[in-house]
Amino acid sequence: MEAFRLLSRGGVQFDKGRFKNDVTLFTKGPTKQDKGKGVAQHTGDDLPAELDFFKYAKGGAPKRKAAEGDEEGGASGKKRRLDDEESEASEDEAAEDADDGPPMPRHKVTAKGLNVPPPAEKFEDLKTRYDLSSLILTNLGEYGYTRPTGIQAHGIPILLESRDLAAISPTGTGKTLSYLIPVMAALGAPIASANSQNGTGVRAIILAPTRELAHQIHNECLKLAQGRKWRIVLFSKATAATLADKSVRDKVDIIISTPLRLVMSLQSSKLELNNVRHLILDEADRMLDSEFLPQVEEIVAACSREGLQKAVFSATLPAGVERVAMGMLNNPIRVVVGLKDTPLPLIAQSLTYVADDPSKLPTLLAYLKQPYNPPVLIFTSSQPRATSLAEELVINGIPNVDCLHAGMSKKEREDAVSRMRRGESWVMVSTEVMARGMDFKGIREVINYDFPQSVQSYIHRIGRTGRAGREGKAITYFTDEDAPYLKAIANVLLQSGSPVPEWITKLPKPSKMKRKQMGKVKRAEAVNPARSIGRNEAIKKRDMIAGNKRRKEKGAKAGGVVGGDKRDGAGDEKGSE
DNA sequence: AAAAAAC
Repeated sequence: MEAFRLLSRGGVQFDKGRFKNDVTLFTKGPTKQDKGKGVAQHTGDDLPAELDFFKYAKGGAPKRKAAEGDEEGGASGKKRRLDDEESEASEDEAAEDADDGPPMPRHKVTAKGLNVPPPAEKFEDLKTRYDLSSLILTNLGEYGYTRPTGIQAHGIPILLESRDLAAISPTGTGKTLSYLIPVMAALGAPIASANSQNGTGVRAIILAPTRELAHQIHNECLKLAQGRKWRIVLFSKATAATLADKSVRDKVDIIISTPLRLVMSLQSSKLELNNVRHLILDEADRMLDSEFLPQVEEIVAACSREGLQKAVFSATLPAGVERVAMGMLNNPIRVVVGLKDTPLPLIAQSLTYVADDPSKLPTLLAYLKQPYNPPVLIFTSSQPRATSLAEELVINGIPNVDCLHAGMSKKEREDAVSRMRRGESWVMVSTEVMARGMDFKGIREVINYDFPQSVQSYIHRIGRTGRAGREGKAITYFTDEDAPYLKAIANVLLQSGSPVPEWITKLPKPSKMKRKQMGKVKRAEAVNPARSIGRNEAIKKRDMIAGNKRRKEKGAKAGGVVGGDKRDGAGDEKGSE
């Protein structure tokens, strides 16, 4: 068993059957009743330890054991041991994930810049060196964060010394806490405490690309803030409205927001940022892409206070974007954990050839009708495709299917996230909205139903699994149309130790392939249905899927492309293969 | 290179 685990991590001896076996061991416990045909069930005793992505649903992370083996017995104790062994091979058992373990080897960390402060190996070091408040330390312990991860050890001292920072660290390695801890420490007392140093108005801004991620960061922030009367605002239409009163917004300490929401408040003069001392960009490469950049620049310009500290964080930072980031930062330190643009080795990645779009659904259905490890997260390339795929899965009898994309209402999105947090979703079909930052620790498998549009997207998508030192599995479907970008993704697999069929590695240069691809037809807006039998009674179930109604409205507005006639239109793509 | 997401 041990030998196998090592081999499989190296990615050489990997084979499907063995992996399945291994994963069964992981879900473990005396597997008895099989609630959901073909689905490897979580057993009762396995649930609390394994699925603490419930932490948000319960309003706080369950307290974790301080040392191996205490107060956990039987099957779950065994599971813990496996986890801990995993962590020896990697430092990615992130504090962000409220997990802890024995001292472990770390990813290589490189820090470049002038006068780089030494890393803090323990949270206690932050107290002795920087007088970090006991409250924050206590809260960290309270939520099971006992030892800094690589990015935390290096990043926190840098930020506490008021330096600008560009931090690159893999998915699930605790980036959120690397900026929350120093920002909260630097703010000291809540602004409402009438400390004259505080000035008036919000003192820290954290920007994230999606509502869901902003929400998650807000939750983390509340954990650290417990016991103090900080005003930490998750910016939304509603909260922005409550801040229309200047006397109210003058007492806010931290705002966590998506860029556009903040820009709108700025433009309607409902917000001043002249007291902001810390500005953090999470998912920095996304925040600095052409779509978000103008908004972010507007926010940066509005932060007029002298000595504004800026920091950017991401798991990926392409050279072009990095130049933009570095141009923004003042005498920055650049910290890279592990290898840039490389996913975690704990994620077993594979590529599956599906010929063309119509072949995808049958392939996925066959996969989901065999035993698999829920919850599984499926990525599609567009909102209509996410909705229609979820719909097709329900029609074909797959249990506990959910859907989440930005075309859904705020409430639908929130409900979908909480079902996910509670473990009620077995199959979550989504778009890029879920690709970055979301920390659902229970996710066992990621399936790229539609090929990712960039290496960055691929890395972030598959990074939703394999968190907290657990194993994860990532399957990527590719069609003939995806060939031009296949090699780039295949290289990512190879770099992180997953096997790739030899013929893929021998593909010609992408540029040649691209030329061949010229004139290809665009991907269908809806996924291709598997078959049209037995639909009528199944159609009733469709309303269970959030976003369905909306999709139709949108479809109608856009010219009915994805409406009820999509099945007749299924032939449209025939010419594209 | 292109969609999604931000409202």
